[in-house]
Amino acid sequence: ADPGYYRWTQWLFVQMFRRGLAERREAAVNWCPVDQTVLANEQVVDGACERCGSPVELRQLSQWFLRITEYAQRLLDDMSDLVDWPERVLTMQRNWIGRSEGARALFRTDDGELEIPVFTTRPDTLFGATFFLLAPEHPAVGRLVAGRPEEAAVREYVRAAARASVADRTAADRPKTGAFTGRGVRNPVNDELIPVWVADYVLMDYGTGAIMAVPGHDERDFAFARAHGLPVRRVIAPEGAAADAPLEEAYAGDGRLVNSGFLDGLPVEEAKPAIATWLEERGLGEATVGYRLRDWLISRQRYWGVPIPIVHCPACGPVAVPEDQLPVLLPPVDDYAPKGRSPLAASPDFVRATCPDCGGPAERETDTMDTFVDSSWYFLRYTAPHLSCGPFERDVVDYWLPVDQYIGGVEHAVLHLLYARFFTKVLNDVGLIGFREPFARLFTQGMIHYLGAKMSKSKGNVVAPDEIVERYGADTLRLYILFMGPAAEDAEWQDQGVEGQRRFLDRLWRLVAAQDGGVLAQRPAIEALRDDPLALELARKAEATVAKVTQDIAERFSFHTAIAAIQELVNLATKGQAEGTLSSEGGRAALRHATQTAVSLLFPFAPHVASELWEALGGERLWVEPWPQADEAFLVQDTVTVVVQVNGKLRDRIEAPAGLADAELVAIARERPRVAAAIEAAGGRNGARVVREVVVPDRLVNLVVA
RNA sequence: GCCGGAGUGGCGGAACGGUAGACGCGGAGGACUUAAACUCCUCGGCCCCGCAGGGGGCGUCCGGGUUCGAAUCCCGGCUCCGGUACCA
Repeated sequence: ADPGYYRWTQWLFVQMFRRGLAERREAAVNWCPVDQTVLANEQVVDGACERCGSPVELRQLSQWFLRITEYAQRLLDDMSDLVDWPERVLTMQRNWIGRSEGARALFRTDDGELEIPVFTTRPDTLFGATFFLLAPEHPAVGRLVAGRPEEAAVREYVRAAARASVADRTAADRPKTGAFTGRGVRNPVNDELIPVWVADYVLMDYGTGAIMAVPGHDERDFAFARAHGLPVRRVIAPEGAAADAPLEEAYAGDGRLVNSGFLDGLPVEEAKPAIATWLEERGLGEATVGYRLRDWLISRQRYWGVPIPIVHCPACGPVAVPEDQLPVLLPPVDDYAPKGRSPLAASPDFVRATCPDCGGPAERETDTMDTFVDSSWYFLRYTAPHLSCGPFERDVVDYWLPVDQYIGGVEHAVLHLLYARFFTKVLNDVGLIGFREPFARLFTQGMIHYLGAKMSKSKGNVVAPDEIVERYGADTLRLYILFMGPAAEDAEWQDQGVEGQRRFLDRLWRLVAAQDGGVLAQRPAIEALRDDPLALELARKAEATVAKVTQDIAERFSFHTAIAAIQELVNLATKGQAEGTLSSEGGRAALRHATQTAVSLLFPFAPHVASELWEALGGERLWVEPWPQADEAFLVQDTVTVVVQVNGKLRDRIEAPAGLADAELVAIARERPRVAAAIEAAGGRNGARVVREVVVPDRLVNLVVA
């Protein structure tokens, strides 16, 4: 609600308005009766309001839309640049955009006065159309039935459909109802006259709001035909079936065209382009693509939002507020509560305006924008948060963006993440930015479940962080949350798991406390540790842990395995300390350095405890210390454990100097009694012998007996 | 229905073609303690052989396949989770 920010949201809206990408139009829109406002399609989940869960209704209203559908294809195409996005999110967006290839075909009314287009993905079945359906909201319905005996019944059917909730309208299993208009349309392909019905399973906002019904090859049309005694005609016959074989259900499978005039004999996949070409040559239709995506309805009848910067002039229509008059500020009002029209309309001073174009009296738009509009570009404003001459500066924004790594919940998949992509493309088209995608990489973290449900305020199963912090400390909580499992996956909260992380911090604390204060130790030289195997092992472990934790954090987002690795290091140090085996000078140095390393690696996960321990070890400000670097010399093992397999089964392990030649390893392996016995057992009495030796240097020998 | 993801101990999970079960939770046994808590030690996939040290077989949802070698790759199926769905 900061005018310094929403000024530029309005400015961007004006840019879209000028390009025809923001428009006000009447449509059947989603209405939440509790929040008393309209909603975008993306904000209706299972027929209910995303915010309050109330069943959503359809209302015929004039509202502001952003024309995201103009970008449907580009939103799909540019997904190829989103290589680091989770497949799940890309799939959700793909489904939401819902591209399908098909054709448009024009049907002319019986009186020759109206042409009504349909969209179909099965133009090959055009000869099978035996009736024609209009959505209840279709603008042609009124004209078709005016003055006819069917008029009253049809109007009543349309009214009933308007009253139904969105959930009811779109339930797949409800009976196929409809009302006959008494009128007919002519099939463009054969001039056949077929009856026109109004049916509520036809949706006004997909395709053209009208369909050709092919009961022989569409399940829904078949059900409608059965319910209303309409004819069913076969136009596709599977391999080996007769052209006139009766249909007991809709056949949606493959086959060849029958009863279809010039298309007869063609396979389905050839008939589709053939009929599209035929229609196009005669001006009766063409191949086209349909999308499920709807335009983004952004007007809201709420107070808290960005005022839409438009003035309605009786003479000029909707006119954008000139850029130098922005921002249009939210007016003070007495009552913020939703009541079906915008609370802004209660302020006469706000509503009264003059037309920026003609200077005549006019009225200000009183709706505010969906909050998702603000969040569609905030990441660009971060590059110039106080800039007063524009939303951002091109060279700066091009330097910083796209965002290298975005993190969020999967619930944004077809909301924020789709809208932000759309905005970015528009701004790129306008020339304000030089890139087409806002977020190069996306990481979606999982949700926490507890007591069998997602942990959420509305479910009442939230574990209050304050209580955990009170009992175990904030670092324990951080550590546990990150340790629960892969960050990208959902995880189950376990109360006792928290205690485990507290125990770990306590153990590390005691490890540090048992050492002298003093000063930070240098990494001991590898030569100084040769005489103390445990000291050398600990020093190696410390360096290996640095390498693993660094990789887990930076490359894998795998925090739980990073923490596990630190725990392994601490466990080994604790063990050495407890056994008193690290009492040599080198041993003490190794222990000291390993402890410091563990503390330093723990810092990102448990910053308070790590900082405190760092001081106890003689350090100062851990947060300005460089991230540890692994010393490669310690990562090279001089002895290795080599696994010996016979026919792929583990039979023995040998400790061997690193870097032995394959032949030497095989020779050592074959001398081992257990290996020899296994070879003999595998060979049995038929004198089989080793026919192949597979060696992975320093790791494995597999002797194949046949 | 369509699309995506996932199935590994009692539980969360590890292992990104090479020792399955790291790390942690829970469990059992032991040490310390007057007792307990804390802490420490030991055990810990299943089955079989052995008094024991130890040894063998089976095992990553099921069935096939590729490979010297498969939790991992391929084919078929089952189950669960998520998205979407009267979208023509």
